[in-house]
Amino acid sequence: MPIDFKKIEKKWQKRWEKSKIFEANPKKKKKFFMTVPYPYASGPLHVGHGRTSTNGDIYTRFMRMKGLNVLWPMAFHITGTPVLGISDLIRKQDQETIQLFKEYVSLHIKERKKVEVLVESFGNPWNVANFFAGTMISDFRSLGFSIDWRRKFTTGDKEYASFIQWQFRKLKEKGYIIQGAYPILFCVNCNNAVGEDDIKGGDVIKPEVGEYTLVKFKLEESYLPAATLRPETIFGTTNLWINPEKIYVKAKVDNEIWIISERAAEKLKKQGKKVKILESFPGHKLVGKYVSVPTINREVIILPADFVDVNESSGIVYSVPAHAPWDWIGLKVLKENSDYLVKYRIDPYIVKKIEPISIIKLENYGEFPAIEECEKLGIKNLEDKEKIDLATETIYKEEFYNGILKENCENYNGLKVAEAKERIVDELKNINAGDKFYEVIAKEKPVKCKCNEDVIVAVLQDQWFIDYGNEGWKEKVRQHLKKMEIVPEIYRKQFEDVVEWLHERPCARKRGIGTELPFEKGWIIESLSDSTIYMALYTVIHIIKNNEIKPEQLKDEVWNYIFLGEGDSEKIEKVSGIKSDILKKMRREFEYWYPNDHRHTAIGHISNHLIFFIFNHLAIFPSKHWPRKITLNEYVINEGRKMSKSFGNVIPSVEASTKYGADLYRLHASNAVNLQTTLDWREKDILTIRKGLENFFSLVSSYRQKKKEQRLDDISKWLYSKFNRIIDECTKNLENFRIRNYVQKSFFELMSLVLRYRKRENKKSLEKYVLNDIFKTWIKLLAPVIPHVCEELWWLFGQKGFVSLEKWPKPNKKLINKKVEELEEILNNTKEDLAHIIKLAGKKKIAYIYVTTDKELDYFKETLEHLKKQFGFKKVFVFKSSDPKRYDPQGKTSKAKYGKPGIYLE
RNA sequence: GCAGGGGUAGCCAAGUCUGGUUAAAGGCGCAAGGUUCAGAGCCUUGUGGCUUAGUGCCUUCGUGGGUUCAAAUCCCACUCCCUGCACCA
Repeated sequence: MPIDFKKIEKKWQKRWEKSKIFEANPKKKKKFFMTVPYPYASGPLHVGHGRTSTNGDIYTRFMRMKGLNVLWPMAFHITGTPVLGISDLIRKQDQETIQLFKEYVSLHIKERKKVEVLVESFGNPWNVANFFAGTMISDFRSLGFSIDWRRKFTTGDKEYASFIQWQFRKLKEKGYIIQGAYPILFCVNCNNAVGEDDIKGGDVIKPEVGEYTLVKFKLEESYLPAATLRPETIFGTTNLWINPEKIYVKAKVDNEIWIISERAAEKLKKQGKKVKILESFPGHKLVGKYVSVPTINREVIILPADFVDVNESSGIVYSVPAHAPWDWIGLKVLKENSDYLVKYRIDPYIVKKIEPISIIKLENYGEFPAIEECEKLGIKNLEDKEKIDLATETIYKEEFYNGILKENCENYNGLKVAEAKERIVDELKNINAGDKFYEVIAKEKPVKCKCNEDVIVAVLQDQWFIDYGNEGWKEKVRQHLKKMEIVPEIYRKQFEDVVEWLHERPCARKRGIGTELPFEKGWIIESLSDSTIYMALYTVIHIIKNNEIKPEQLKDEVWNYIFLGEGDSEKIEKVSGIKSDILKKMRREFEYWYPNDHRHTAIGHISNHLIFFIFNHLAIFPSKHWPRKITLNEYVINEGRKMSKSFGNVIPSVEASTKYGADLYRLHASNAVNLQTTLDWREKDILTIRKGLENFFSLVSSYRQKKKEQRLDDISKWLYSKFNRIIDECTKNLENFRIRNYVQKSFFELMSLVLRYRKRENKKSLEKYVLNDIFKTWIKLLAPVIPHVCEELWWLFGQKGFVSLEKWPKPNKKLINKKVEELEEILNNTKEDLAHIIKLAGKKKIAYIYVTTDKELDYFKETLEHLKKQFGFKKVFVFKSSDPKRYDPQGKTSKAKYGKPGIYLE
């Protein structure tokens, strides 16, 4: 008869909830404050969240049983932009999204009509967020997590906004909030920043912001700025390229006159330049004129080129045929095309005279790497675009890493390209011949916004940042990180590296849902910046809500008092209207629970959330309230494939708990692999474990009757010894957050030991007594990982109360008996040998076993019957090798060759 | 490109820090035997090669070198895979 685990689970989940055993309040006891980051509520909880939370829950339950006062709260993250994207798609009737969300909603709502109404309401992003924030609670509950739900909130709550604004004012006070220029992808039509979700095919082409150097070539009183990624090549400039048939403008840019393409003028405006267009004209008006190359003051001619794209950068290109394949092919083609030149009134002789200028020495290449590479690839003309791009990429890489600048590069002679580059940019800037230009970089161009406008790069002049580059702050983090526990240790290096490369992070945006920036209207605090110290809020949020404190009462003085102990509660009562004793109560509760002792999450959070979590705690709180420990686990993938919405293979956790049951899920999620290994979710594996769980349940429940105490025989002593050893090992494994090792020992290893014992023990009454006794402790040992099954068994064993609240078993070291374990090992080896010999030599009737010590002799004598039965011997004799009578115990078996320790068969 | 992690028998996965007890845990798969009307399930055994009355030898832990009496484990180089690189939670 199959065991109805689901029924058992529901039953205990209800009882836990009803008896409020996981609701934690300050007590005289030692506290333990565990957190797992709140999930983002844009869909149902999935098995990946489940894995992380299961690990957290196992540890939390362990600590609770160890006698600590444990708090594990949970909340929901709803601020940010992803829900906006979902709402947009639903409003636009995107069928795929609607279908997906109908499926998600159906996980909790069965009526079709209701589902449809709900999904339609998702046109409003708040509805998406609030719906999933609600259902996630039941998702969590159905996996049996021991969470204190009184303290739940969402990041969209008014109280939360007040708290976050307080945090940001604090950061600003300390000088950690700065404002400055910041380049972003931008759509002129939407007049807004565009993220991956706003760009056509954004998830595939992954556009980035590229920073080019503008090299300004002087032409009379004006400048022609050419954009380049390779400013070091200016020494090899032979000419400029201008598209003769496209429109260029003369414009006042800040205080200078620039000549650029029409499109470039627009972009520069968005990139923070003051641009006033003075006149426009076709490019051929410039052709034939001479400009001066900065730093070397060489005069070079402006030549016409149809391949110049005026939508790209400034629309002006300087030509370095020795090192740039496009320039070389352009020049080559032009030399062969006098008609074209004549059309633009250029003397073909002048162009014929232009020769590439080699400026970079490159091993394995001759004087002109670009020419060589073009010849190697068989590039004939400008139509071979792909090949020219490929050649460009090759040469760029080779020269950047291996190229050395030649003597015609003035002060840069002998320098590596990689080194020279920055110095040249500096020099150009110093002599007012250099500037910056941002351009979109992507595999496919142009990059289009979903509104069909080309995406450009704009520079926000007044972007707000959190200044994680602040050296003093960083140093504090470095020092504290050394004191923090990171488990598994292999991830520590990554934390350290992130601290180093982290710099200013934009912390507010102009759209999305969330908390408004307190210092400037129209900015919403971004969702990774609004979730760094919120664990503090857990300690008091239930008091705020229960006492019906209004969000507007939560003034800075209140937060300062609760979290920093500043001010006087009586005075703050007057300012806020919150009763002094409630303020005191909140302060006490915060002081009791803080710091956050342990935070567990998935590794993806290291480079952002977790590091921000550390930074912000160090900025806001005194050192006694800084985080202590972070543990991590890898992700979950589904049958070898990454889980993602676009593959449609995300497994909601409710699906897992409904299909397999919570305990089975927990057992598998914690046992399948180590923390630092990706868990491949394969149905086959789970079904295998199911059998084990069922066996465990029926085995243990069949020994529920308590029996009278009896004297132990050796094999029982052996089981007690092994059992206590395992308790000890499990405790150590859990203390060190080696969850998998704990599960393997406590569940699988013990299971096989118990089965072995049952085969070996002949006295049924003793077996019943021993197993009843051991199982009662075993249930406690397994309660953290499979709590529902254990509660049920605990109850079946006639025990009162919840096993979840029992004391964690202590190993009885006196019962750990090495001798008896060794003897059992010898016996076991003997059995293996016997089996092997019998297999090779055929069945025999009599076995002679010679042992060395009295202890062994006794032990084997006890097991004679067992051996006889197992191998079908008529007789089994055990002798001590040194016993003079060994040859002839019954007057028949004396043989000279026998007697050495070992086994002999007849 | 930069940074971090990893490559272990048919598959998944321990072991690597602290070198020898490791032909290398455990699981899956496969094979044989048992239980069974049959299947499922469960139990036992086997699962690199050769060999043997419980043994011994050879080859093996991405590839190639090195250190050592001894290397899956330490060092170097190469190679392949995964993750992160910021406005995306």
